[in-house]
Amino acid sequence: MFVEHIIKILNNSLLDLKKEGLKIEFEIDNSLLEKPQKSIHGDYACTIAMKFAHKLKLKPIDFANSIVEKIKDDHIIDKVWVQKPGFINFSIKNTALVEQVNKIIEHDESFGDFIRPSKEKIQIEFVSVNPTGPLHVGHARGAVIGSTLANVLESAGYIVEREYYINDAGKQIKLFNDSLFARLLEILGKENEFPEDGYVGSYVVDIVKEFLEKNNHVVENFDHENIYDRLSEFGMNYVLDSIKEDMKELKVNYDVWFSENDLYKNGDFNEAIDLLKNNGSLIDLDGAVWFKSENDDNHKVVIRSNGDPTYFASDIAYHYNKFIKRKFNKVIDIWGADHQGQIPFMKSMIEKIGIDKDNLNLLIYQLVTLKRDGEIVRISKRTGDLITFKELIEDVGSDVCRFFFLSRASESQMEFDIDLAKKESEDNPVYYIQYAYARICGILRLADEKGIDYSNPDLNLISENSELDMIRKMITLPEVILKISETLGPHQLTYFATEFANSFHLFYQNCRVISEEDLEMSKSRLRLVQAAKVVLAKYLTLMGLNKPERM
RNA sequence: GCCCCUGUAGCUCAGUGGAUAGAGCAUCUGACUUCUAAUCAGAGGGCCACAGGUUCGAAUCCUGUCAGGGGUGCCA
Repeated sequence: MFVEHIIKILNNSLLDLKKEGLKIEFEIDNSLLEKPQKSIHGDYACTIAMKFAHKLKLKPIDFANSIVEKIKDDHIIDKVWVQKPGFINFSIKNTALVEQVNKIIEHDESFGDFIRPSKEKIQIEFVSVNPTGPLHVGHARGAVIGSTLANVLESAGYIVEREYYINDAGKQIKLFNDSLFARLLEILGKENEFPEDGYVGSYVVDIVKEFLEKNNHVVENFDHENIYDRLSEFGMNYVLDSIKEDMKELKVNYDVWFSENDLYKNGDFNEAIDLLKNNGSLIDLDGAVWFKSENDDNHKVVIRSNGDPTYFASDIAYHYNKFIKRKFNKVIDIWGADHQGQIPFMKSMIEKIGIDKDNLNLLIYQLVTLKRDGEIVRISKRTGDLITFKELIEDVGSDVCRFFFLSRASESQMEFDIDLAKKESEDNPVYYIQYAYARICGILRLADEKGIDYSNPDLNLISENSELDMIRKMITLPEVILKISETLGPHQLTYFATEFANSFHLFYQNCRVISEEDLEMSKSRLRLVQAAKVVLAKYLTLMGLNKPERM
């Protein structure tokens, strides 16, 4: 890649200056090389002169000039020049750019992928909603961020495992089961008491009705305990199936569905608690067991005075399992902002089980507020007032939905206006990108019909600005993947993909690809279009979007 | 009270120390006898919430203020 090449050239230059007596104790790396916003500033720019000139008691511009003087002619660099405060600007030779077209096509689907010898294992856990009801639109955000980030990390060379944590233990699920049972008794005309704060959504009744349909005989041999357990199991599976179905619709795949209950069955819970007990991280207070805070009295309950473990207790066992048992090098948990208060406890707990806290990344996304008929809708699963995931996907489609959630940074709060989303789904920017893809397919289809062989054309015929600019955009894909894998900000994909689509549409406007008059040029441009298809396909795949061949 | 996130064009949002702050939508002007006009070109539109500070250089980092959202120990 050009970046590495330029860094090498610059470091060689520094080495020469060092030999001449300059006291240089630094090297140039990625962070000192940037892409200028304006093309008049070249393809790459180095800022080292401005950052380090003062250490050598030189003016930035003089230091920059002395670096540039040492740079020799090169097969990739077209021009090097120094500008204003001390930027060192580089432009790439057209011949070098054009060569990239073949490389992209050779890599095909793997273009942009990195190979990491370290084989780091990353687990990414997202959504993980209580299986007590259908997913709503807010959950779609976490699903889209998580699944896309997983795709990018995989491309960046990590071994990635996508996981859904099923909270099938604890208070909420008990409450849900109680709600189910109360509804069952109600339907059967038996005496019942609906639990306080129970789940009143109509889907609860639907589940019970379906349970009754499939288990006609329960009425005859009514055995309280037995029926309660069977109904609970039925309810859980019912909800889980609907979650799985929703995820499939939104193109979200999981490798593992992990049950919270297993942590208690397989001994992880006891092991983790023992570990913390033994190293003095837990204290007894008021009959409960607490995770000790080191700085203040802000301790956190792990085991309630009635003996029940809290959700945090499960989280301790769960992360013990992730790091110690399953040996993930890094773990990314994607949480809604309503859980953000847990971060300090999680970080501190990770250290206590003997893991570097930087290996746990808690990615928080701000909550989605819903708007319908111009009014903010409060979403609550318990009261049943919700707009479901399913409803949303049926209305606007998975592509629009994914793109919408993906195009905002996770730390920005968003207002989801249902009416607006439905109305504007037709001129959603996602179609801009897909349309470019469809156009590419159209061109290649025509070339095939005409029987044109463009497998080995003269790429040096490519010389128009819109052609070369498109290549420049193509080769940024690996940089984009690397950047996102570092910043964990998958929203960047939408912007770079749009920018690339724009460069294609511009090219399309300016350059006729298939023309009877100039067959050689046609072949070169077809090859270019083929490379564009590879890049666009990669963007669409990473984002989990469809690749329509016609629109 | 304390902690976290946010405040950038009329609207929705990018821009995690670089050059004249960008995109989509909306508004206005121009381009279809075409490999798909779901496109392209151009115009207008900004005290980057406010006030200080850090440095060659700040929308970006630090401090304070204001505004919106979230959290705040036996819920998850």
